[in-house]
Amino acid sequence: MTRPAKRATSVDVARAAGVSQTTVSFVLNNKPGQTIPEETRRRVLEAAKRLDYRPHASARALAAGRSDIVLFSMPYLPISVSAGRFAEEFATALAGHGLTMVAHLAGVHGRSLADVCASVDASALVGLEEFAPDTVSALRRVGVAAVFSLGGGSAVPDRLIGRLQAEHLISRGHRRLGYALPGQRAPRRMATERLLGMEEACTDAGCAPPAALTVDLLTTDAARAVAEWQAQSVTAVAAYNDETALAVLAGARARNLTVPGELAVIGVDDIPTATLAVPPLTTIAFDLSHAARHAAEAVAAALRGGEAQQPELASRPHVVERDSA
Amino acid sequence: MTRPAKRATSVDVARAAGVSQTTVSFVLNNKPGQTIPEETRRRVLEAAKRLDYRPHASARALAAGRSDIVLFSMPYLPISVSAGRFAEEFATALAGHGLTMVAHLAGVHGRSLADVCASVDASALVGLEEFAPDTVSALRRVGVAAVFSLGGGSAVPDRLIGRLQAEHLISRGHRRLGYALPGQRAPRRMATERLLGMEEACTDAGCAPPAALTVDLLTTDAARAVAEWQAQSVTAVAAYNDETALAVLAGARARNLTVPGELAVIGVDDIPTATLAVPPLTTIAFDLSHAARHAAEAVAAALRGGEAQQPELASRPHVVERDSA
DNA sequence: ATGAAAGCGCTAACAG
DNA sequence: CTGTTAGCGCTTTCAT
Repeated sequence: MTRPAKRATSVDVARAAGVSQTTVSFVLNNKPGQTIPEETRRRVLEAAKRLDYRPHASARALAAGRSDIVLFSMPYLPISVSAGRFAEEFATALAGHGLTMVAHLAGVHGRSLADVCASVDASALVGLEEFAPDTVSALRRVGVAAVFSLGGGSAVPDRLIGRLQAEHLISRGHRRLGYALPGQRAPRRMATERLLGMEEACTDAGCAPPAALTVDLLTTDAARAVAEWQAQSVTAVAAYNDETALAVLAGARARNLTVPGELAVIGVDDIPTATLAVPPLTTIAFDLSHAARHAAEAVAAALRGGEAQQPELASRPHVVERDSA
Repeated sequence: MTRPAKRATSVDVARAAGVSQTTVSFVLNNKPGQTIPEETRRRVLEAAKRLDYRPHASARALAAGRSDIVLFSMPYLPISVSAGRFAEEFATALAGHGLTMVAHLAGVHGRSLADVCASVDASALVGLEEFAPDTVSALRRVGVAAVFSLGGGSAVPDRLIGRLQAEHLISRGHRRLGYALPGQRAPRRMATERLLGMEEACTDAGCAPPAALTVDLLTTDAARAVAEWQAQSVTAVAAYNDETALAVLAGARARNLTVPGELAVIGVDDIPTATLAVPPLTTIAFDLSHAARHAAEAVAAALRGGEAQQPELASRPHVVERDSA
């Protein structure tokens, strides 16, 4: 089943094109500061294509001193629809920068993040949560040049999102708000950031701070939370994301509350199923793929030694009004 | 932020231990057929630890001719709870064999599977679906030594699972069965395999073949499917997995059918939320982590050149009776 | 504008 | 039992 079949090397290409290996390297990598005549470049490219040449990643990484691999630290599964989409879009955006994203799953035992980075010779690590200081130093020791934790608001304007949710609810006349935090396993950082934005908005409007409760993606758990909110006379709740909001909706129905009459609900993400809920879910939409491109840009910049690019304003998140709030 | 900090190399270890680089390589890789005195081995190990030595993956791969990286081709997100757990357990099991699993997400554009494999210098690729023939040859060309598609029944006894579902339903007196296939984006192979098992059981019992319908994870879509089943006088349905079964449950409720009275439902996987459904979901349980270890073992064997090990009988899947069927 | 040559860090014959 | 010696395939000065 295993037919080695000798891969073509850059020497082969050089020979086929009648140039030196150096030249091949120059044209294939588009080395700046080199003056390669069009004719030569064409010959090399043509030979490479003809031989179906693929540079050997390990050899390249060894010689260059760093790979083009970015390891994405995936949160515990299952993840939200938009976290998944973010990862996909992020990988796509990185590919545009010549970088290859590959994921490591939290929930894998017997291999630390540093182990994995070392094994794949990653030059960057990106995660949704903050990494522990000693994890970071371990990473540096294995040669990871850049470590990014998104979710502090660097990729998505979390603070603003929370604020928008609160403002929408308050504009609808609600004064006593609730906040639905995601279940235990979910990334906490973005959630607390959004909650913070909500708290700010409440303060600004002179409302009491929101009653934050963790709600798992189970009708039973959501019903419990809804009951607690009722006890605190909460009339509207903002959820960390649409999945959680959907759970709240289900919890409200289980407790026979009308939505938005007795309890208004607003989510975040505008996932496809939000429109299909009963009632359709009011939510906050924002350009996820833009956030992903933004993050990819930052990683690429860090890797090429340059500093982060300018903020490049994200399309502002906005409320998508439907019937739940 | 980027502090290179010169990593220790095997030469450093050799020097520190007062031996040659070769010896270091031998003891660190536990090279068979070598007789290293305990004392020397100890010195090397100690020096390595003291210097916090980590072999450079790229260098190792370049010299050895192959890496210890296994790329897992993740299905389109979101995936089922158990597909996720499988991936995690699989990675864990591979780690036990000294292999590092890393995932590539379907849904990433601008990078083919072969591209990614080449970029990370993977020596094996594992997926849940069959790979297209030309994909496989492209993979071979970039040096991937082993390509595995689980989901044909090689990791999980899908056929048997379908059969068990049908037999359970039939034993409950049902003669007209329905089958709920997963939504479009889900891996199809395992589903068709399970459906096949179910068909066999129906034939054996002299029942009509099951009415298979695709149902998305939406109450509305499930309600539609339930209506179709009703029209065909189906009294019991087996679902591809618990998530789908849960959707069917919701669909039945939406159509005001009692479960299991008017419609019996059985899932597969025994995910945590199965017990929390109303009524609690009857399902098929099996040892997922065993399946993962089994698959890991096969990959490790293929990579070390040996052939697959003996079947190593999996713990038989079995019905977990609850109230939905 | 192009090539020669020196490694990157590690493995693996092959000697001794 | 251990060290010497070649590379693995590519990048990158430094000459030419």
